[in-house]
Amino acid sequence: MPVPVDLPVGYYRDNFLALLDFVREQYADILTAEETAYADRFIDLTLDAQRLYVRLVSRRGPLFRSDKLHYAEILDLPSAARELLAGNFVDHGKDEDDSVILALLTKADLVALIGDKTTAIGTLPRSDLLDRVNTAAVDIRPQLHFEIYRPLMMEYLRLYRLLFFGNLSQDLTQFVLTDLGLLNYEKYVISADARLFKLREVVDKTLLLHELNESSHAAVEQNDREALLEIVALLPDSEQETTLIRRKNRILNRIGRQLERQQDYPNALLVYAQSSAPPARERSARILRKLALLPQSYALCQSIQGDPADEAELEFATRFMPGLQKKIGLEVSEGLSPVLLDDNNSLLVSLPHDEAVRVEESVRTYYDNHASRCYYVENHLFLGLFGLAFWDIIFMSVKGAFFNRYQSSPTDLYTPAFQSARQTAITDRLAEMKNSDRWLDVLHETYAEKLGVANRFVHWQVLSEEILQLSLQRIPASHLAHVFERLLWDLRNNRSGFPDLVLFPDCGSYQLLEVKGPGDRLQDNQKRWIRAFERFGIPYRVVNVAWS
DNA sequence: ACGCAACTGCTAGAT
DNA sequence: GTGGGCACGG
DNA sequence: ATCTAGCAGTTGCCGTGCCCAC
Ligand SMILES: [Mn+2]
Ligand SMILES: [Mn+2]
Repeated sequence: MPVPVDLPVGYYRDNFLALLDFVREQYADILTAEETAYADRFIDLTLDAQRLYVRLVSRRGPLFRSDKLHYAEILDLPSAARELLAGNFVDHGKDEDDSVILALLTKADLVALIGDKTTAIGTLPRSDLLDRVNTAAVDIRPQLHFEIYRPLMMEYLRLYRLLFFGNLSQDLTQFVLTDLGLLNYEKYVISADARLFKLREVVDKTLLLHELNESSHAAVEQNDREALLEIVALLPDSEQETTLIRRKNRILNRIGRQLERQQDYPNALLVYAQSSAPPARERSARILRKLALLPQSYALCQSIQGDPADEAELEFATRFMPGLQKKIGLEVSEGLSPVLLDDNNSLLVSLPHDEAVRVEESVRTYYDNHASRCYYVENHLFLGLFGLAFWDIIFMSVKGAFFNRYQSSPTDLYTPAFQSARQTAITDRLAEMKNSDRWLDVLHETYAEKLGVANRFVHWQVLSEEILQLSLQRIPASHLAHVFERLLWDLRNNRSGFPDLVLFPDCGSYQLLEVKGPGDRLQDNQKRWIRAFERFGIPYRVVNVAWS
């Protein structure tokens, strides 16, 4: 798949320009004058200056030393730097602390800076040298034999990146990896007016939530209660925007959990109350029980039962309520029915223990013998088959679903809109699977044609041709259709929990195997799929391993 | 895809 | 010397 | 003694070269 490609000289600047152009074209109406000027002023720079700026903003920084910058394609780097300094694209980072400056220095630089010729300090660890510089309290800057460059206006670039990619986790390397053939994206239709954001307000709130998300991580790590509560106060109203609400809920749940760890239960409850996503209600119910507020905890469980966010939340309530009922003195309801393991659906195998080999792999080798083929596929088998069988529907031209070249799925994938916007196509495909074999031919064609193309559900390195052929021969279409229906019913939650291995005996048929080593046990999502397999008549076994 | 999955190993509490 | 950690760049 | 639930901790193109610690 990866074919060596020579990228044109200065390719990174072309990519940067493509990003700027896209954003200026699509989003002119919601950019401020300064934000538009950022792109305009960049384009007015000389070629060398443009290249140097893009080189710098693509790197970690935030400070760079002039003597370490060497780029063959930048002919006159010093004058490019002067141009960037004059245009305020770069400064000298004068307001940076000495500690940040010192981080730029190598040990040899530090030794030279200390200039102590009487003792051999070259062998001291770096931290000791830093201590000596700090205690000496000298003015470091005048002694540096290089200039410091700090790229500026990164917040504009951040905005442009968000508008281009729709997220902040992708960056300019996407372009390179695609050009090199390391990443290969589907050629879906991007409509001319494609844009993720309609309102500037939503863009700003997205950026804000991003920052608060980062600071919430920091505050959790530092166990800083005041900071956590401050973040909660800064969270923006998110009204109808489901992605904003989701991000906000995630922050709230993270903060609530940390407040729990600090045993600040009143605040944890207040924070969870603002979150509309699991596990906020579950955590609240647990806190309330811990505080002996049993009726309140019970009422929360009832509200979960009345309107569960997903199966997991409902299962929690079902499992949690009997204990409360007993303590309160209510009639005790039926708990969660356990997944019963017996000789029909589980077995014990004794295997030699090898630290270096995962237990799933040991079991796979055990079954992959003269009488059967066995593969370690976990979620990838059924998700992959789903991604292939529904390829055209996943990448169907739906308004607003695709807005740049670098998506492995439509934007609405995990929202109810995914189903509703493609309802007839989905229903037809599921019906076709029950009535004819045409979908099978198409699936094989899709596999051959799309091999290596990014699709959220298809992990090409796992789903080999061999596994695909066997799966489609052995797994009845009705089984696949049942699995796909349950997947579609809640894509976000049901995409995990599939068994570790798939077994294809040479005599025919197939069986799913969930491996459990000593001390491991079925997880809730694995149990949900196992219950579904029972309903669908899909053959599975739990393989318990004992070390021999 | 703005952390997730999946897994492991530990502790506390229930039986 | 050399091995680990990690930033860089195609 | 044996069990279960809960919780915390771990890893994600890949080759090359720099820097540091040993
Ligand atoms: Mn597994
Ligand atoms: Mn397993």
